[in-house]
Amino acid sequence: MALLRRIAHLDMDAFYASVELLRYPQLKGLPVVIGGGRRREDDLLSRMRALEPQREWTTADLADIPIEVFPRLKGYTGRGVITTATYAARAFGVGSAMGVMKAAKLCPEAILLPVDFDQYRFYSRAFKDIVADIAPVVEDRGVDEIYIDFTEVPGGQRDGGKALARLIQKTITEHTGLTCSIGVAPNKLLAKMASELNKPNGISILYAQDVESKIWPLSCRKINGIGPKAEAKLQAQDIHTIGDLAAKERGWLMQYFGKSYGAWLFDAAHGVDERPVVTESEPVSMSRETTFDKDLHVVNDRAALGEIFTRLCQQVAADLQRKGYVGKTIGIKLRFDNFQSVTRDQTIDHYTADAADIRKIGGLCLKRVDMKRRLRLLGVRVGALVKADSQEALTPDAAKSVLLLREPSPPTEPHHEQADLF
DNA sequence: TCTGGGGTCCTAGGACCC
DNA sequence: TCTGGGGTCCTAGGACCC
Repeated sequence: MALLRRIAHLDMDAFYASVELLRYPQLKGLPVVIGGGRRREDDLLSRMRALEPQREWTTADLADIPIEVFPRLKGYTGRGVITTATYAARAFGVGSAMGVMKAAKLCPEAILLPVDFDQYRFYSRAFKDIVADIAPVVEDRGVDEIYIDFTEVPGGQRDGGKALARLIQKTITEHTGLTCSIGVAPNKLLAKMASELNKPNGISILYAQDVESKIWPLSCRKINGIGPKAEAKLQAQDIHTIGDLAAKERGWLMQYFGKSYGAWLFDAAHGVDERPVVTESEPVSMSRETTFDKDLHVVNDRAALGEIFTRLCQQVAADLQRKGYVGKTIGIKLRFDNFQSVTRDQTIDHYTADAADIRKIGGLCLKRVDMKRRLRLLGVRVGALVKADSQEALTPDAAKSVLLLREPSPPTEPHHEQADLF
């Protein structure tokens, strides 16, 4: 019997918040918000040591920290955004990507926890290992999401994949205390949508013939790949649901949205997606960026900017070296106080992971930007990566080095205050 | 009270090569 | 005098995702 292609999408439920609740079970049911960035002064254990010096407070005691000790949104200052909010917090209208200051107005009593990526990475690895033990063909989609190819896994065909999904879901919860939602469908596109249909701790099984009844009523925005811009453009054409989109002709979509995106929209609306589950991939670029506590002036804050720039270069270099990559396209990113972003990059004739190299070329890139406003963000990026021990990394490409003789075009606008400072 | 950080992929124009 | 076509690489910006 021919195997039916069965692809699963697994999505951890409220991942960051759930991990925090494992550490701080006393916060269960309370409005909790995670985000805001730097907040080391609120280290809970040191506060407990100050409050109860007679007890030796360690990470084993986190669950004993009284709720009153946790910091609240009220009183927060800074420009961070919220990464996750518990359902209790969402009831106040607080949501992810919202500025923390805005959230503080909506729900001042909500507890604010700083993000703890080490913890999230630990649990991420844990659940991915569990899945890989059961079904080996897994595609990483970030810290809390994966695709799994069920097609050839023993039992992966039973009930359209329901039995295997149950097993995976149950095993993850047994071993980590975390819950997840799984959708199983003929392809990644539909699996991703299916996993959203029955949250939290749910399983949804979708067959090709369910597209009309279960997918077409959904908003176009539910398609992974249709964002706010595409949605607005669709709505301008009175296309709201995926069914509306599916009713359009392929040719019309290609005319209106471009050949490639239009054709993709058509396929997506009809539930067509042939992308394989990709188990291995190489990074294309690595970057570090930071938003300043307050906007910085290119001249007045020259020293501070220079230090931040150097640190970012060192961080990227360390990231590259730790992971064993080198790159030859070095770039910078700036965001001005009006939120406008610019990037500049330059490709050099050799691969590098050296902080001084990166800083030197990054500095040249910065000089090409017309600094007419205060800055809110500075970033450094290294692209065109290859493995540090690969053949290309060792051999400069003579054929291409001729291109490097071309000078990058100068800024088109008149100079105000040039960043000769870096 | 505006809007984090780390990524990928696509487009489009120009340079350059054959 | 006018003016090819295909292909690759580089660069800048933007959409989108987690």
